Order: sequence, then C-alpha cells, then structure tokens
Amino acid sequence: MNDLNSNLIHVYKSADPLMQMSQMDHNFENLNHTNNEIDLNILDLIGQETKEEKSQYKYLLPKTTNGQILIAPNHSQANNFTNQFTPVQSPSEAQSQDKSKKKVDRSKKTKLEQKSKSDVRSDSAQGSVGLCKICGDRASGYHYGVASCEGCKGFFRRSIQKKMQYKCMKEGNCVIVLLNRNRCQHCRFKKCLEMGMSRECVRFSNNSESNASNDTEKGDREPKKENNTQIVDEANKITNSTHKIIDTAVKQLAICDRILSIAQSHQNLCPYTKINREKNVYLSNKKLISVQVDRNKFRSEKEIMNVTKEELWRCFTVLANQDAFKIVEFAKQIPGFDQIFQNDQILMIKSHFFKVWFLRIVNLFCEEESLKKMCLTFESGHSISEDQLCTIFDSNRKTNFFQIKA
Amino acid sequence: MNDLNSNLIHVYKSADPLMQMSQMDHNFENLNHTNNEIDLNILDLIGQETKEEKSQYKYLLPKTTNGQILIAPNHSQANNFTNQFTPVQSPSEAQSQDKSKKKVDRSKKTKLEQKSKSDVRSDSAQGSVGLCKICGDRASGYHYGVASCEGCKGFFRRSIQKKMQYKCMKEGNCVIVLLNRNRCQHCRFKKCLEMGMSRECVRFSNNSESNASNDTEKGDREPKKENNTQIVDEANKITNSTHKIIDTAVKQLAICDRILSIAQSHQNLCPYTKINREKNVYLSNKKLISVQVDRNKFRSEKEIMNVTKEELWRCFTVLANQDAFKIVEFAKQIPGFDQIFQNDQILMIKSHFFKVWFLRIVNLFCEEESLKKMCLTFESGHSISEDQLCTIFDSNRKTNFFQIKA
DNA sequence: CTCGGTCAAGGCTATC
DNA sequence: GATAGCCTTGACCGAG
Ligand SMILES: [Zn+2]
Ligand SMILES: [Zn+2]
Ligand SMILES: [Zn+2]
Ligand SMILES: [Zn+2]
Repeated sequence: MNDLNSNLIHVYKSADPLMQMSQMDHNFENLNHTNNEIDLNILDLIGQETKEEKSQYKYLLPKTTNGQILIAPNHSQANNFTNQFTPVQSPSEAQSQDKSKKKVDRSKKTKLEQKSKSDVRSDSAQGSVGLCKICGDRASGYHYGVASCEGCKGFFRRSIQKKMQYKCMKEGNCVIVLLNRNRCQHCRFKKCLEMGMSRECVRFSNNSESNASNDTEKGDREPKKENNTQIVDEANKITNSTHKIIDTAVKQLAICDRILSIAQSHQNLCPYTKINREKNVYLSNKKLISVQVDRNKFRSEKEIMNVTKEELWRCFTVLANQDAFKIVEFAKQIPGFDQIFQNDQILMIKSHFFKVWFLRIVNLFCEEESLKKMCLTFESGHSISEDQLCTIFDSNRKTNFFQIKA
Repeated sequence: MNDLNSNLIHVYKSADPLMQMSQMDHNFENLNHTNNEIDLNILDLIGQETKEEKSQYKYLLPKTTNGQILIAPNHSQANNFTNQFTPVQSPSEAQSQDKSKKKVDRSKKTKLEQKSKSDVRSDSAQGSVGLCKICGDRASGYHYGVASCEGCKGFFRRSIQKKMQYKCMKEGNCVIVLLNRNRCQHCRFKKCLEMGMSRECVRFSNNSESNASNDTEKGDREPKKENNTQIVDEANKITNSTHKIIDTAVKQLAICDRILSIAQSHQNLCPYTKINREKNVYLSNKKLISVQVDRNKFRSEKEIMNVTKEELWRCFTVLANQDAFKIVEFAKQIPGFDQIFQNDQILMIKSHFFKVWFLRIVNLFCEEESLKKMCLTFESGHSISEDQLCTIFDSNRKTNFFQIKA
C-alpha cells in the first residue's frame, strides 16, 4: 500500500461517502467482503485477456505471447493480398524432424528476422517515398527511376529480362491500380514506361530526385511526350482520380470500421444501452436495496444513521464495481488503446472513468412505478432510491477522491 | 426464319420504319447490301472473338473457338485479383499462319518449353527439397510448411479454400503414395495435416469458425496441438481477424473496382462519351446523308417518297448497326454477364438494347452550325438531319418490333 | 538506399 | 467436376 512503484490506483477509505464510492472490489459476488480498504487494480484489468479478443482491429497492436513479440503481417495497404503468414513452428517439432530440421529452423528464423527488418524498412520507406506511381500501392523505394512498389519493380524487371511482349485485350488504355494491376500486363508495362521506368536508369544517391531524373531521362522522355500527348495525360487524370477514390474509400472504410468496432464494444460492455436493458431479465424484477439495522445495538439515532449510511455505501460500491470492470474492458477495446504506454492507459482511465460512468448511468435514474420513487437501477436489478442516495451523499462533498500512487 | 429452335433475334421486314430500324446488318462497309431481311444474330456477337484474347477477363464472355462455346472459368469470389494471362510468346509466331494453326503451334511450343524448363527446375529442386512428404512424388518446394509436390500442394489449397469435408470409404488409415494418392481424399488431407501442412498458410481461407474445423478434425490436429500449444492458436487468431478485416476491405474495394471497370468498358465502347467525341476526327468533318433518287424511274411523288424513305432507313440501320455491335461488346464486359445463361444474355440484350442505345445517342441530337439543322451524328461522322428522321419515322409507330424466336 | 535473385504463394489450363 | 503441371507474382534478402 505504501509501495510507490506500484501501478495501482489506490483508494483510501475515508469517512466521506463520495470518496468511498471509488472503493470498488471487482469481485461482485463477494458480498461478504468487509475490508474497508480496496485496491482497484487497473493494471490487472488491463492485462486481463478477454476471451477471443486478440487482434480484433487492423490498426491495433503488436501482440505479446509468452514474452515474445509477434508482429502481425504488415499489411499497411488493405489489399496486399499475397502476404503470407509463416506458421510458428514449435521448437520440439523442429528438433524431432531430422531431415527438415535445418530447413525449418532456418526458415523460421529468417522469417522472423525478415519481419522485423521489413518493418523498419517499410516504415522509413513509407515516410519518404509514398505511393507507387504505377499502381498506387505503397512504394518501397525508387526502382528504375520511379517511386514504385515491390510488385511493379519485379514486374518491370521480369518484363525486361525476359523481353516479354504483352498484348492488351481491351483498348490499351486500362487503368492500372493496385486492385487490377495484374489484369493487363500490356497496360501495366506501358504505364511503367510512361511513368519513366528505365532499365538504364542509374540513380545517384546524393542527387535530389528531380535533378537526377531530368538529367538522365530527358532524352528518353522528350519523344514520348510527342507521341502520347493528351492520351497519357488523360490516363494519368483517370488514374489519379482513381487513386483518390480508392484512397478515400480505404480511409473511410477504416474510419467506419473503427467507429463500428467502438460502438460494438460499447454495446457489448455497457449494460445500460437500450438494447441491453431490454434484454436484461433482472431489470423486470427490480429489488430495492434495504438495510436492516438492529436498533437495539446502537444508542443514538445518529449512530444508527451512520451505520445505515455505511451499509448503503457498501452496497453501492459493490454495484458500481461491476460497471467499473466493464468500463475498463471497454477502454481496452478502443483501437489504439493498447499502443499507448501503460502508465498513460491508467492515467486515462483514472481521469475519465467517472465521466464515462456517469454518462452511462445517467439514464437509469428515473421514477419506478412500482416503488413510486426515483431510483437508480443497476445491471443486476438492484435499485437504489433517491432518498437512499441522499442518505449516502448528504455529507460535505470532496473532490480528488481518487488518490494517485506512482 | 421459321425455325423456332433458333436462338436468333429475328427482325421482320415491314413497311414501318421503326420496325425496320432494328434490321441491322453488322457488316457496316457493305453498303451494297440490299437484302430486305436481316438477322441480328446476337449469339454471334456474344460469341464473337475479339482479337486473340485468351480468357483475360474474369467476368468476361464465353469464348468461341471454331464455333464452340467455351465457358470461362467461373471465379465466383470477388477477390481473385491476381488473374493473369499467358503472355503472347514470340511476335513472329503471332504473325504466322492462320488462327487454328496458331493455337496448335503455340500450345505445342509452350509444352516443349515447359518440359525443358521443368527439367531444369526439378533437377535443382530435387537436390534441395527432395521428395514429397505426403505422397513421395518429387517435391517442387516447401508448400504450406512441408516439402511437397505440386499435386499435394494444390490439393491442400483447394481443400482449405473450399472447406472440403472428405470421408474415407475404408478405415481412415489408407496409405498415401504417388500411385494411389487420388484414391482417398480424406486420408490424403489427413496426411497433409499430419505432415504439418498449415491451413493458415492458405490465403483466403476465411475460416471464421475455427470451431468447425476443430470439431471435425480434432483427431487430426491433436498431435499438432501438443507440439505448438498456444502459439499456434495465437497465430491463428491474429491471422483470422486479419483475414476478416482484409476480406471486408476487399469486398468494398471490389465494388469500386467493378464500377471502375464498367466505366472503363463504357469509355472504350461508347463512341459518344465526351472524351471519345473529342478524340474522333470524323466528327470534325460531318457529312449529311443524302439520298439521290432518279425521279424519272418513278411515276408518282408518293413512290419517290417511299423509295427515299427506304433508302434513308437503310443508311440509318447501317449506321446504327455499328453501335449495336459495341453495345453487345459492352454488355459482354459487364462483370458477371458471362455467368448467366446464354439465353438470358440474349434476352437481356434484346430487352435493353434500345434503352441503352437511346441513352447513348440522346446527346448527339443537336443543332449543327454548318447545316443549320438539328442533326444526329454517328461515330463515322455521318449525320442524319431532323427532317430526314421525320421522313423515316413519319408512319404509324408500332411497338414489338423485335420479334423473339425460340 | 536500390539492385537482382529467391521461392512459396495463387492463377491458369490441359487432361482426365 | 478435380487434378497437377507450369506460370506469374511479390515480399523478402543479400550484395554493393
Ligand atoms: Zn506498383
Ligand atoms: Zn490493357
Ligand atoms: Zn505429394
Ligand atoms: Zn482413406
């Protein structure tokens, strides 16, 4: 409790009910819990795995498994279809197979190495180069004089090496984008040339792009302009607009996807949405919390009041606690949440928990016909009436009831 | 003409010009054509070979070869983007001889090339990879994690992709060797898994339910489970969710792609889009159709009128005919068009041809400054003026000018 | 950084 | 229909 290095959000027991409100034990069933000092270990919650959430979201997460970092296939573009995922071979299996042992071990190792390396590579490349001039895929660098992806690079190289002769089956003006770049080799190769790909092109590392390309390819490009004139421009326009459209679509999709996934998380983890309230059978049988105090045990009315208040508070925290658990779960499912530092995760939950919680329960506070009272009804069907809440919260209020440790 | 079993759309000659309008001969150059009875054989158009396309386009058209209808491979999945086609081999070869011979020559030659190439390949492969772990055939490399032959590789991929469920007719313990590997699919698949082939390496194995596979193949996977434990599960989950996300994106992008390809087909095959009109040199030199009638040959003015009308109509149909050809070509390029029954293809074209055509040409009808008349100008630069159209269409109009046979 | 080379993916297609 | 051989593709790597 005094460990300053602990990542716990520590809640002090205090006489003030509002401070006590944050004393939550996330073992809801444990009604016998009497400890007045409760730690809400958000770290525990954050670390907790929820069933099959693993890598729900595309933009989410490197995952840890047994301390090992697995990198998900780095599809930065939505349509890198041919990426493959190497199965992780178990060490025992690798040892047991005599013949393929070397090969398996080697491939596994190199694959992992490749992954990490390629990540570094693509990250740096992404920033500087941008998109492939031919197909709009993510460019891996300048190849044969043009910012291009691995696919177009390889395609151009093969075409030159094997002296391929392609033929367009349409009109020779196919739009080349990464979705359909393999559909017409003729037009892809044409576009490679139009964009300035040249086998003889040797890039000088220190020159800026425009100078180098102009110097080396001016002779090549000049006659081309004359030949193709407007048609090329036309094609470029179409291609550019296509790229824009697809880019937009991808971005929109990503946004939709995130919104949807957050909405779904909310639906899954907030018991007080309309749908979840309707599905909840406990809510049809609401039980007002009642506190029985043996009046003979206490002398003064005030003492009885205090005991009642304390008991009510205990129930309230137990009820609130299950909501807390779900809110932390919800936060964990927000795309990108796991990519911020754990300290920041805790800080965020700490600083926004009550806002979120109040927003969730604000609709619950309404008049119960059966009880003729304003009541707050929790997921489990337990209700707290307005006067009970008044009993709990009648003392002087304080803020800063969440004490931060570490 | 009276053959009810024929698949032709048959057009009756009639006195009514609107009926005559559909009498199109798709030999545009044949201006000497005088036959008053013309069949628009859509079947021919649908089946018509465009150049030497080899089945380039996934959604495109049934092919005819020597009058036989070939059905293109029906890839029903939207994410078959990596369709590729055989490159046109040598230019000299392409230029040689007649078409039927060409095909034979080509296949023969590639076969030979393949042979020699495969020899080289397999020789080198044999040294490094050895034999197929499943059937003992020569392995062509490591596939899905296991040294295997092309057959077992393809078999495993198909099994995963199509989620095949096999059943052994014997005891489920058939011995799989090269000679009998096709005898029992169940045991072959079982052996693939036993040898360590990984379903996660198969792309587009949208195995959203790992439950289903677990249920059916628990016995098969058990040894693997023991070896890999959680790591494989981890990897599976990541892979699965990644696949789901990519699948979604792919579907959306596929829609974009189709729209684009249809738009492109339209651009390629409608001569009357803005861009195509601007590119068309004939349109800068419009020629009003004129009909010369030897007035001495006919007695009454009415007769002359009829002959003029008839001649105008003939020109009109010739002009319209080339549009008809392009509209049928356009229809053939609509994704999925080739997957409906041919009767339905014909029915669709029949029932919508005029709508499409009118939509295409409606913009053409505008005032020609040089002629001071409202004119309809066709692709070839031939114009028909408003009064000429009135001459053609002044009689009582009838519907049902397309007579359907069979 | 870009080059060529590698090779396991899936596609295509003749063959049964 | 399925099979299997051949082909193209592209992510990756080592070299320079
Ligand atoms: Zn590209
Ligand atoms: Zn093309
Ligand atoms: Zn085999
Ligand atoms: Zn069997």
